[in-house]
Amino acid sequence: MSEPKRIRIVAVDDHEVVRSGLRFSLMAFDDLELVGEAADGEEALRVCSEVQPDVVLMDMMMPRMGGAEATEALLRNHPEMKVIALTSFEEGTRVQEALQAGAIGYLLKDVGADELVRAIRAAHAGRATLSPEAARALAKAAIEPPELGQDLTKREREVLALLVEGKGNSEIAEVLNISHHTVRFHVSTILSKLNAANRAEAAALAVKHHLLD
Amino acid sequence: MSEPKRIRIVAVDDHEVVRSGLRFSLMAFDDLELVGEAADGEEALRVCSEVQPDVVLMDMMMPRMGGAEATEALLRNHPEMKVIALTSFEEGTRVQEALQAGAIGYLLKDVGADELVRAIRAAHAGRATLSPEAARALAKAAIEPPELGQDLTKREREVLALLVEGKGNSEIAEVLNISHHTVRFHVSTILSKLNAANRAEAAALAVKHHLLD
DNA sequence: CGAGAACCTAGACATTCGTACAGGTCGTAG
DNA sequence: CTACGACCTGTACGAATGTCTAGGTTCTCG
Repeated sequence: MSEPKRIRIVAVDDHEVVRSGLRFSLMAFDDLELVGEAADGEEALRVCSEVQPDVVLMDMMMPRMGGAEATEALLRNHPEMKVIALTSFEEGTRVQEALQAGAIGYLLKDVGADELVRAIRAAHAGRATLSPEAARALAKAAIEPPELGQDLTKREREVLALLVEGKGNSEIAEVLNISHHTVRFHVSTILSKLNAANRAEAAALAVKHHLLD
Repeated sequence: MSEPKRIRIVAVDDHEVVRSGLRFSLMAFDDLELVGEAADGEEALRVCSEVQPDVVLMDMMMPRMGGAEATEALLRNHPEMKVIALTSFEEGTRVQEALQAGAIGYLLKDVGADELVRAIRAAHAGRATLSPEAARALAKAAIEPPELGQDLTKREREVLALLVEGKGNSEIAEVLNISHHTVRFHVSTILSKLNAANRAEAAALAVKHHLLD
């Protein structure tokens, strides 16, 4: 054993090509050691439990279990691990999701190896790293929008989802096992919360702003 | 000079991490040589003109100039080059776009190095390679495709656009300077063409399928 | 020229929507 | 405990919606 403290890293990404890139990029640095890889969130949990890394590089867009969910689950069991979100796009919502899940860093995949390594060392030391794009997106998200539709209740979302599918009030009532009067009440509330003139606009807004899933 | 004919490759991707992955993955094969990299479509055109590669690995989702557009432009000037589309997701439309642009292969980024190399050699020999997912998506697209909403007339699209904004029939009538009876007629036609139960679903479908600009 | 497509208009009808008002239960945070 | 928010039910009423039928114009293409 040469150095007493190499930073142990796990790379999580569903794309083999990306994992290769990380693998070889990190190889050039003596103080870093890639000790595991995973292709989705579930696998990440298994691998991390086993190899106990210091830092986890986590892709956000993955099948099965998404990056945010995986990060949250991982940190619940291993609060000492540092997660850096690595992603392709700089949507404001994604950034917030990741940080809220407990990621200490957020980088775009177009970072160079050196910058990535800096972020890894920083994370290991407990310092956060945000890519400029992510920081900008975060700032923008913090300023402008009460983010349309964030104040919808769970029930209202259910109603909205059915509404988007073209269901009428009575159909919605049937599916949810409630009175059609109640449905109308919910729809009315939804319209005012979304500032929509009618259900057509509400449906359009729901899709446009990804209010469902 | 060892072998007379190494396959000359250019990698195009906006993510540095991915390019590293490709760079190191290809390094292990004697008959392959990575002779250039580019981070977007425009750069790809420049680089390829300069280094004259045999095969181009082209990401489809890039800023400035998308992969499909770049592929088309590239092949117009260099019809002898073989382009393999490399992408993150298997949307049917993307696959069609890529192939229509002239790509000879379509792979997901989760392919392993060996599979990638097989595809490169195949492309160089003029043989196509489709990932199973891509092939499936293509087949599905070929079967289903009346491509929802393609048969809408110009007027119907105008009506639909206003409908999405939450306008009522009379409002739409006013904007378009036609009778509200006519609007209702158009809406009725739209609903049947989109197979929607009501204007709410029609609005949702319009947004979901990008039926408007 | 004739056929067809796209577009427009209109009346009648049942249905659905959206709102306003007036209450009720339930669980939880103060 | 009390207040509050989310959720539920109901009545009543005017307005909007969707379908039907039955025409009309304008333009293009064979």
